[in-house]
Amino acid sequence: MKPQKKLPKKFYTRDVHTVAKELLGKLLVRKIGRKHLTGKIVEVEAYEGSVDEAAHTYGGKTKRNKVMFNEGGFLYVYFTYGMHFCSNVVAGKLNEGNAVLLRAVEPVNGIDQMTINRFKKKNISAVEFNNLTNGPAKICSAFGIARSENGTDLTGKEIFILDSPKLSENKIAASTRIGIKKSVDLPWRYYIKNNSFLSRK
DNA sequence: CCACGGATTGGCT
DNA sequence: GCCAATCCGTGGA
Repeated sequence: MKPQKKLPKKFYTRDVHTVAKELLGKLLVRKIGRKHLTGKIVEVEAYEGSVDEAAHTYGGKTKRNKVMFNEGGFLYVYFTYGMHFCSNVVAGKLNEGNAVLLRAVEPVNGIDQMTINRFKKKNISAVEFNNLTNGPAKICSAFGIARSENGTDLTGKEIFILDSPKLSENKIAASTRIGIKKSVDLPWRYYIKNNSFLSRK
């Protein structure tokens, strides 16, 4: 297998929907000390600040959402429901306020560490394994991503995404987004068909 | 199997 | 004061 390369800045500075679809199948990597936690991205949602009422950036810049106004290539982490963190990949140009929410990944490497991060124990059941990273807050829990990771440069060494061959269109499906109350009809959730780590089918 | 609601903080009005 | 880009346990069918 050819060594995979880290996605460059220019991958992220394109249109948010292109970035969202092309992130499918790529490998999210979190480096903790000498360990690498890796997961294949299988489900994402695009949020487009200028036209999308559900985007955090729709109402303009605030202390909370300012990372999302960066140019593409940064990690936007937000805290929600009083207990969960969710990760987004900022996409597009400076001040667009666009990002891709990472909704589900398939565990690839560092599974022992993910298991401990999420369940505080080493041995887990098959059901727990399937629940390791199949939701936006579950990814953050398993990968140890929280407030201090907000604004991380994805072209750096702590958190980055490795390239992989582009998926053909017929492996990708689109649907409306999950868990939102505004702009509910926009079909901006993209996922790999039939993957068993999707947050929903 | 599915539907419902509680947990619990902080951003914004 | 309201309520969220969620998750999980409970309880009924």
